[in-house]
Amino acid sequence: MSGIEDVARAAGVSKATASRALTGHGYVAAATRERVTRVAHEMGYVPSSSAASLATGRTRNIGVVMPYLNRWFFAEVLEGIQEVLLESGYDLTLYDAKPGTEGRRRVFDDFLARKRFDGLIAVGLEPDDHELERLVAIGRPVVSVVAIGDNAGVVRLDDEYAARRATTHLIELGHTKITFLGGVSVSSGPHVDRARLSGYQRTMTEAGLTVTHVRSEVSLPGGYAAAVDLLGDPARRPTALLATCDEVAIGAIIAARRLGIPVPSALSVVGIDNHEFAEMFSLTTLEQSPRSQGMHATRMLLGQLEDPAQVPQDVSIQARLIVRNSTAPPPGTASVTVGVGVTS
Amino acid sequence: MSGIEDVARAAGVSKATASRALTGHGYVAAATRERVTRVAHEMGYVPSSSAASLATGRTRNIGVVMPYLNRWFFAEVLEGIQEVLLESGYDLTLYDAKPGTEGRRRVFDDFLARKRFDGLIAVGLEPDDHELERLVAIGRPVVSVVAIGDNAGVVRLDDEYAARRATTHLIELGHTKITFLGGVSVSSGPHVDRARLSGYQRTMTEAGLTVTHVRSEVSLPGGYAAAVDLLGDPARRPTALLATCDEVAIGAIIAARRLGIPVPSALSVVGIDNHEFAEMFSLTTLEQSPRSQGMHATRMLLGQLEDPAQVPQDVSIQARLIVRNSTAPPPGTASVTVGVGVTS
DNA sequence: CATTCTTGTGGAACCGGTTCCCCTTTTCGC
DNA sequence: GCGAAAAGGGGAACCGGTTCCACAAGAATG
Repeated sequence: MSGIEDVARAAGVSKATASRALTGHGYVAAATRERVTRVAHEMGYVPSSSAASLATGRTRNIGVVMPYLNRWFFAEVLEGIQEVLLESGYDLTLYDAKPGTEGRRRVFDDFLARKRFDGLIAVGLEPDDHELERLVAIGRPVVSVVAIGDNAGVVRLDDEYAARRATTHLIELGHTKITFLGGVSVSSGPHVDRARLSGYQRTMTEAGLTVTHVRSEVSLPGGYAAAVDLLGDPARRPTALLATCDEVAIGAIIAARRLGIPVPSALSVVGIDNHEFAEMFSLTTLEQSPRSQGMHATRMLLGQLEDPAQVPQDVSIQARLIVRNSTAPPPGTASVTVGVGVTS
Repeated sequence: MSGIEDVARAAGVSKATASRALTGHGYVAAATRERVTRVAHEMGYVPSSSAASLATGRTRNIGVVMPYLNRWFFAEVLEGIQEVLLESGYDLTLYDAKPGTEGRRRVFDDFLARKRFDGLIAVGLEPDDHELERLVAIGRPVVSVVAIGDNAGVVRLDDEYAARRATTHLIELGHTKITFLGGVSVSSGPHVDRARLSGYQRTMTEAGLTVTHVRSEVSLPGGYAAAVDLLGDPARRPTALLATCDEVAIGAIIAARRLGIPVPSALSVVGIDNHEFAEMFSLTTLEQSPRSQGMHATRMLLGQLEDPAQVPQDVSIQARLIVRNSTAPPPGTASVTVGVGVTS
């Protein structure tokens, strides 16, 4: 493998000049620069990134920490991040930090401490105090998608707003028996689900309606199981479901179909996400576009690396309501004309 | 940040000894080693990976190239890879190479050429000649999950076998009108789908049955759309479907339900994958366990890095048939006792 | 025309580790 | 008890870039 010294010799200049010509820093005569770059190209010269990192202290690499890789939301965010980094010439090092695993501990205690990146993107991490401390101790800029505490710029969906908007949509259609299908209590569990539940509760209370909340694992099969349970009992059955995310909502739709409950005429279902399967199930939902959240966070981080003075700003995204065919007025209502399509 | 020199001074030894004590290479007195490691720990010393890489030529990092991050198969493989790397203390740098994009070109021409890894894992890459050439030019060990050409160890599902096994299962149940639902022709498209189609075709021909093949986009909505089309026409409707993967199969099941065609009594459906949703849809399928494929490939690569003499061996996995409740004898057949559960 | 500023280039130090080579002290075999 | 081998440790070279500094030549300034 040829190094910069070989290139310099072949181009008849010193190592220093060759470096300046290739990096673009400092004074180099135009002719010299041209010659050096041509020779470097001919020799197939590729600079050693370890050497460059050692000398400059910059790695041109971004770390990404996330608890799941195989969930739709996370995979989408990751693709968004990757897309921006690819454009910018940055590498992406991935750290998988599944909650409660030994691997997660090692990620925080060993892997991240190595600082093989210029900045870090944390996605839906929900770190505990110790983890947060480690994150800060790294001393590199951190941006997060979905809340993380402080010390970081945050890009996230306004979950409370999304849930309020979804609930309002159902109330406007005339529903009064609306059940929230989700994973947690308001006081524990992932922040996302708590905020959504809370948005639902507040809107219901404001409208003078009764809050009902059914636990469900946050996944498609989880939504299915919980819905079979709930809908199987006609006494408990609501006329509308608000699911904490689209996967749960779709699980519920599948359950309803199996039980012979027509959607939306007998049961309305709303999700939050606009998952790739949402269209196929005609699911009314709030779009959260994780891909652009990932892109946004990445741009924010890169901006901060360019200019460290740049103060990280929190970005909160207001989801757009996408009305499809899983919501309708409750059964027994005089038919109301409802605009179908996208509204804000 | 304290460097190894600071540690050495604090421990009262030379840089060289400190390095030997910490890396475990060369002779160091037990007492000295203990003292150095203790001091290093107290100082919170973390070696600079760029410096170590520069000196040793090893990065302790593995590159992973894949065309999709958000598909079940790929995400699972990635998790498997990540798990093994985490245990082994290796970092993972991810390169997204979506077919036909400018980004993919840059990955092959620029990013990979930087060699920021000791070895590479290619997942379902289907590289063209130019790309394959670049891969070889890197001069680092490459292992692939799903075929890649040559110059590499390969871990993959025996796709032809899986399709044969699935077809045989349907034939044994008494089906004769079995349609293959998949993406491609035998001569073009991803190798995986071609092999599966070919396994189906051969088995059908050997049994003296007629081959019918319906195109479908390889995704859940794709399978749904193709199945609606096929099943909507009673004249064309088969008694069994073999889908190229579980997502397509599930799409077909959903379509059948919508059309009021009971599964499995009027229509049997078999998939290949054992997708996380398979159980929920009671889908009979062939398990391909992408997670362990990823783990396997990673172990193979790490083994090769430990001992370069170790010849990469191709591993072909024979899928296990998991019989659930989406397959049954065709309608109008005298009921046959069929073992439900897992068989090999 | 003398002085200062800008441009262009080379030499050498430096980033922070690892490892080769050499020297000293122990240990071991006979 | 002596020579050889093993164990332990220090100095310095080295990995391959980047950048500081010194210096020279040409351009701009007064």
